[in-house]
Amino acid sequence: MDVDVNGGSRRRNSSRSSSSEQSCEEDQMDLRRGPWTVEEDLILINYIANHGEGRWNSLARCAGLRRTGKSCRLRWLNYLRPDVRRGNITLEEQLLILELHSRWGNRWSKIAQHLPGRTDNEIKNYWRTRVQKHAKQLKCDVNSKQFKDAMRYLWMPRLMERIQASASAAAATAVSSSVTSTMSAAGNFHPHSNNNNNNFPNVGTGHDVVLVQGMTSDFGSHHAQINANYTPENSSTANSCDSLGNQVSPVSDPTDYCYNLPISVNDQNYNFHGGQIGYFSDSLISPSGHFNQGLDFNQPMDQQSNQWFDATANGVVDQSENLWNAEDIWFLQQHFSGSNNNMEGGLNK
DNA sequence: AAGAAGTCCAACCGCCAATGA
DNA sequence: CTCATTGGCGGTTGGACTTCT
Repeated sequence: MDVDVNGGSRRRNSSRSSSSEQSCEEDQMDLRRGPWTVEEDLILINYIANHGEGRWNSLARCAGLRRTGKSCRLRWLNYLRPDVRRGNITLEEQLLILELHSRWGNRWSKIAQHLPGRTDNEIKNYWRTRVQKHAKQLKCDVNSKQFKDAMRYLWMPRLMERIQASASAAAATAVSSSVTSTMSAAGNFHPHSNNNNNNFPNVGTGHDVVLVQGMTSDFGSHHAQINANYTPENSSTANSCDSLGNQVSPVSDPTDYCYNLPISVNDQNYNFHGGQIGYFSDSLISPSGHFNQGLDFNQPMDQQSNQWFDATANGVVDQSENLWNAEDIWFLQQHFSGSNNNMEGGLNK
């Protein structure tokens, strides 16, 4: 019964059955589970194209699908919907996920609302596989303050750096190839455009979206992208953290930290307060790759460095996925082993 | 080459709030 | 008000796939 045509039983039969599904199962004794077939997909797509998304249980019945309404809904929302974005999570999206998760926690659907085309399931999977993996690398809990600090002061700045780097490269390419259709002569690119080079989706005109507004010339130009003049004193109160002197909005959330990336949520601007970049500049700028192995903070630093260098030398480092280099680990070790385990406190000296 | 271990993600589960009869 | 139904959400899992040994 629980066998799908793609081969193999995928899901166990559950002993549980909600009242709603029970009645449904009574109507349809042989409800299918497991992976959807192409035929089922087509049936669902065609039915919704002709009738719209009605009540899912009746939709499933009327369409002749031997699936629960829930299953149909999930399949449609997470996979078949035409505006579902597929492919890797971009750097901008990663940054956004980290930021929004720091605000809202595991509110996946809420976070997904700000990543057009991405589903809550996809974001949840991203978090569980990638982010938790990195927490594991650092041997700390993903919800711990240590890891959150690491995200704030290492990961997110690093993402920023890479976004800027790729934007610079894109701008250079654009200039060199005289491509100006979606980029201005100044080398800007436009996150609001469908044709933008950063692969960020068009977020449309809805009022409840996040616009990565800062990703204009700041990233693609010679300007300092991240405010190196950060001080704890100016971080929480200053209205502007823009090295260009652009006016940016006050920070409403004390957990924010200011990069040169103002972002708006619900039409409310806020900024990444990332200052501290000067403090991190060495580790952020230096290594061309980062280790890809779990490291023990109690392990001597030279051994960790060796691990990193070995990994780099062997060419096994996936730079797109690795966050912590040897210097990061050293830094984290200093702070994690400190009396207050508070990275920010250490930084504020 | 092959088995083990790790990673990714589609799909399901269980709970709960909203809705309507 | 009560109850059944539905939809939505976060958590979990199994299997395919990839990487490692």
